[in-house]
Amino acid sequence: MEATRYIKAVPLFRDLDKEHIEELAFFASELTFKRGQVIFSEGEQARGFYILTKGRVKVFKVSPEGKEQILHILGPGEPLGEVAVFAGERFPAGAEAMEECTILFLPKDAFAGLIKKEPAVALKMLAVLSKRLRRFTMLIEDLSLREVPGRLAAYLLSRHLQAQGDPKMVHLDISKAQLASLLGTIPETLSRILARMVKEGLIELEGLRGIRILDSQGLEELAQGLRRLSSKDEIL
Amino acid sequence: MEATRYIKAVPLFRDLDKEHIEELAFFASELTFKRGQVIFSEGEQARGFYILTKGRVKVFKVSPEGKEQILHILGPGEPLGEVAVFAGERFPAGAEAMEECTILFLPKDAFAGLIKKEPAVALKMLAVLSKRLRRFTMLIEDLSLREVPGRLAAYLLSRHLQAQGDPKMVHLDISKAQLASLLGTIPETLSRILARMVKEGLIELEGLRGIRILDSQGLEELAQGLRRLSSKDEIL
DNA sequence: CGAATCCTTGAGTTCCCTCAAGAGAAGTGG
DNA sequence: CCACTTCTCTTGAGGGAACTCAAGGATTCG
Repeated sequence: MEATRYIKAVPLFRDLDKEHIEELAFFASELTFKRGQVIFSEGEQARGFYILTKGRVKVFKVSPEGKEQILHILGPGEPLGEVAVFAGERFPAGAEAMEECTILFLPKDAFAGLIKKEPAVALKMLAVLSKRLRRFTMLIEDLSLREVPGRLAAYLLSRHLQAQGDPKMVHLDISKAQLASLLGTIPETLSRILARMVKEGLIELEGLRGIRILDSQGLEELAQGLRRLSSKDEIL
Repeated sequence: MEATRYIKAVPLFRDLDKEHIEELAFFASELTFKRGQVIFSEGEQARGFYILTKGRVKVFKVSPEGKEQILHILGPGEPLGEVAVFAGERFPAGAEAMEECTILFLPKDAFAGLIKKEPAVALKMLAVLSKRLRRFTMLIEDLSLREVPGRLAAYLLSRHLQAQGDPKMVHLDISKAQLASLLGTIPETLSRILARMVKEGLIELEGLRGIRILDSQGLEELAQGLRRLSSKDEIL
């Protein structure tokens, strides 16, 4: 098992000394998941938590009618299911591999012991949880106070900032159906709103995954609720 | 200043030894707020965090149009604004006193120092943040996957469990306008839905703040999306 | 008692969801 | 390479939930 190498690469354990890393590695187990496989389910008893080393994972809630709301999309290096370790014992949401994944599992006790000995790890974990709270705060704001066009505009702009290469181009790294679920809507609605944005000259679609930002000013106004997309088809 | 006495009463610091409590007390300052006063605003730079010792506080987001979404209602003993200490430096939401409040302010550094020395405090803080994440997860689920009647039913049932005295009686400890904001809706909608619940024999209103649960089974079904309130006025 | 706040009710509108069908892209196997 | 399935995305028609605006009761407080 290559666990020590993986553990070293995790930001949470970045500055940990060799001894502790080896201790963690001793208790850790390495798991792999195929696209679509369930990592854990909502309500399941947690015996530890996970650290993603390869691939991407979605954490989500599902309604009785089958509508899905994605809470997070996690990438390599990020911890997963940690909430159940510190409070409540049960996973508050489900997690599923979005593609081929490699994941380390750390039993609860091994990690709890480390935290008591290493305040630096505790502080980093506090930072991780704080960032998640911040993200959730934004998601709640989106769902409660913004309409779908505003959420989409905010999403495009945030992706826009991280963009490499052509600065006006956003490449979606998830399907539109998944993006809809992340924004708290459904694919049909997302599709219609993208079409309206195109009609208003805010963006341009390039292939299935490409979106070119034509008017970031206009998107900004949408995101802040200062502007609306015209709902009626215009009479030309 | 009575800070040591207050600090001892805070669950977060319950088992702390005298020395550390006095150290905290030395750096802490005691503040009071009247109903409606702002404790901090969204986006403001955080120089520390707060612990509520008396009264209640709401943490909330506001949309450009003025709609408010309450994220938390906090009571005595609960920490406030802690997210900004561990990540991001700025408060992700605003906080306002709902009634006369007494609050301790702890500068960031004093607390960071304590956490490094006392793993038990770090663990408790991790538990606090985890519980908040859990609450937010539920709120996101409510906003995205449930309709207002379902949210209200879930709220009533959760209050129902904590109820003392008459087990079928829920006494609202906040105004209906605030409850609406907590559920992610507006007073008019809440009012209408309460009226519909009465008409269907699920509850009974007693005065402004009293709600008698008549059919907790029915509320349960509503909360789980297995039942709907009839939308049309029935023809009698 | 009057002022202010809180709550309710009505009418109208908007957003977005549901259901349904079809177009486009991608992967599989003969 | 093409027919096949399969998945993803788009578009249309219709409806329902919840919001806005507006006004009228109810309750509290000075």
